[in-house]
Amino acid sequence: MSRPTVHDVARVANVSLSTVDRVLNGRDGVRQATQQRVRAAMKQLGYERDIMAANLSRKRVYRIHFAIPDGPNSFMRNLAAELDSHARLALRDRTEISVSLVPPFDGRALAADLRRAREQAVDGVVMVATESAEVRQAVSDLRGAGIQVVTLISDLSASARGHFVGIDNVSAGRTAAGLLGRFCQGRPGRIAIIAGSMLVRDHVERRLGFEQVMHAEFPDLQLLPPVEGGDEAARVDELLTNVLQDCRDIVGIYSLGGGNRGLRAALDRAKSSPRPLVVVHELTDQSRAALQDGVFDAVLQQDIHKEVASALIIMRNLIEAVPVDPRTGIIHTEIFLRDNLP
Amino acid sequence: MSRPTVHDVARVANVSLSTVDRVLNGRDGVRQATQQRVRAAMKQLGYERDIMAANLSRKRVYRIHFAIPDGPNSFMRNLAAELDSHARLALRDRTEISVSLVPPFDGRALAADLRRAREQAVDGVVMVATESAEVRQAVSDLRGAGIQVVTLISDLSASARGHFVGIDNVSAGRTAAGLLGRFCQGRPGRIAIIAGSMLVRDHVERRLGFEQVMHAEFPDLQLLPPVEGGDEAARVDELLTNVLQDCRDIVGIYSLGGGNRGLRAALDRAKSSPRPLVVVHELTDQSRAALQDGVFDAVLQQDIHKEVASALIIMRNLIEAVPVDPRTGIIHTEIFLRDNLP
DNA sequence: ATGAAAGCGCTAACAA
DNA sequence: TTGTTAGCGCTTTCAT
Repeated sequence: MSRPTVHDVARVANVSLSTVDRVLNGRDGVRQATQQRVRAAMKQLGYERDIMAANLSRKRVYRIHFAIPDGPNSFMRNLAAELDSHARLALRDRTEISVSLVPPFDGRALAADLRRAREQAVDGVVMVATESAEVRQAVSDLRGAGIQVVTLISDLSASARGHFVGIDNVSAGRTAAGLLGRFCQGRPGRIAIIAGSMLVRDHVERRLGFEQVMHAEFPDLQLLPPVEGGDEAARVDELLTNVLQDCRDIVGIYSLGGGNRGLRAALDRAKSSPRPLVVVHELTDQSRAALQDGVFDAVLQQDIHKEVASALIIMRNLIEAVPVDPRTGIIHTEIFLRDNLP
Repeated sequence: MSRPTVHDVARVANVSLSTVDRVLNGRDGVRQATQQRVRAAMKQLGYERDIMAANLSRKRVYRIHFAIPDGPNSFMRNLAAELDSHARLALRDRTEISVSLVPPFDGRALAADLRRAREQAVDGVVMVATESAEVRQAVSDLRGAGIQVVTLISDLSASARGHFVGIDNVSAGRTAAGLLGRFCQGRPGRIAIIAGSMLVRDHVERRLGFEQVMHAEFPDLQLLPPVEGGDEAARVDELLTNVLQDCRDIVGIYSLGGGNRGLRAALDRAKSSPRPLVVVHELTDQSRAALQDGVFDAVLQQDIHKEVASALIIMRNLIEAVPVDPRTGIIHTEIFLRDNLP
């Protein structure tokens, strides 16, 4: 009739509740023979543990730590704000969220924070990864301590992380190229690429995907080597201004990192004609305005709200040892034109 | 220290557990004065009821009914499959899902199914809406019986539905126009529009958005009146073949409903040169192949998995009377080019 | 109008 | 190695 309980299992297996519990939770002190009987009973009845009841009884609280980059980057600021708002709601689900802001592009700083999280004995850590040996070591230590690890937005290569939540950055780069190439149609010339840092995997992957498609499908367009603006507006402005002065035949720009305020400033100052077609990442007040003004042509975006929500769901499943639906972590890259701004 | 419980409230208010419970659940049989005291205690302690514990004790099961269109349309078939897979997992969360397939574009049939759901006294109904007076009446009856209603994919206008889960279809139409217009760049000519039926709101809205942007931004392109193919491949093939014969200057096609197998067949047969640019909805085996073969140029998509997941989350919140985050229901329209196929 | 006590499914301290 | 018992926070008879 209704779902079988531990009582049913105990009765069928002819043992007490505690014995069922011991088997259920893999605690020792149960004879092999008895274990068999209990397991058989569970299978026979199709028993599935009621996690809510279990959590109630053990007064369990999930403690999840987020390590995200600090700095003026408005994308990361939004992320921090998002976490704050989730923190309140999550309490209802017995989930306690802590957040620490670590210096960006700094593997040592991130590793140090992960070490701290391990000492606090949290249940899981979610982080925006920076590639570095220290970080990989710290992650491996976390896993060793039975702490779940999820990477968010920027992944860690070949690491022992449990899951990644974010967009497919190679695909995002390819999308940018597909759009930019089609928008530039026919017009030959050069394409400038602006990155934040090649130390973070998301930027590396976007560049890779972009170049793949550009080379294969739009051979008339010649790619300049990427410049690294550290996601900072001032630096991006300076670098791009130089580029625009050096090359008068730039027909397209792909900005795959932050600092787009600087990008726009440089464009406004240069007043090229015809203006270059521009594809950037992350919808902010700046990029939205630029889209409306016809200075940017497309903005690729990842929905931070969904990313945080997915990360939390995955974390819970990981901690509860429930199988994780791989689709949960996949966030589609959203594309905004001036026509479909929300 | 840890979250206050009913016991704490009872102690502070100087009443018994049952009295606290009565106030908490709005049951009568409590003097005004006592109610005040209890409420004051709750406020003072910052009490928030533990829903999991509550559900455990009342052995509550959420019963949610889905009413979705039947038919050969592969998009709706995917939806049905998605629901099946969710049905198993949802059991873990004390949620029981029932599904019924109703004839498409048929308001009476849908209304009849809704009536049946009401008699079954389910907790909530999720439906892909068809516009009709009967349906609006049935929805209003459901709400009257305290049953939550969520529309999925296609909304109901000015109805008493609790929430809508799906993409912004006006915006999707605008996106299609933005892309098609830019892809056609310069080339003047006519644009064909293929719809399923103007009885469903999503199609109406897509058309609206498409025409808005086309008129405003691409006045060189002239729009043909939409043809209605009922989301059936054979019908779409036939209609489009006629259109292509009548007008030799078709530069673009927007298919905003189903039956894209027929669209492709007609295009393959017509062999126009240069081939028209094509934007369609829903990524299926057919449309994916057409994208790869360079017959379609962009596919707009809604992620059914996420839509079902969101609908379930919203339903639970609605039933538990927890405030619903409006962002939960908003599903972004995904855009696929040949370059970013998953 | 109010309260005492048993129980939801699971866990944990303590006996045996 | 196994079992008994008392909760977790909330709801629900059944008394008073």
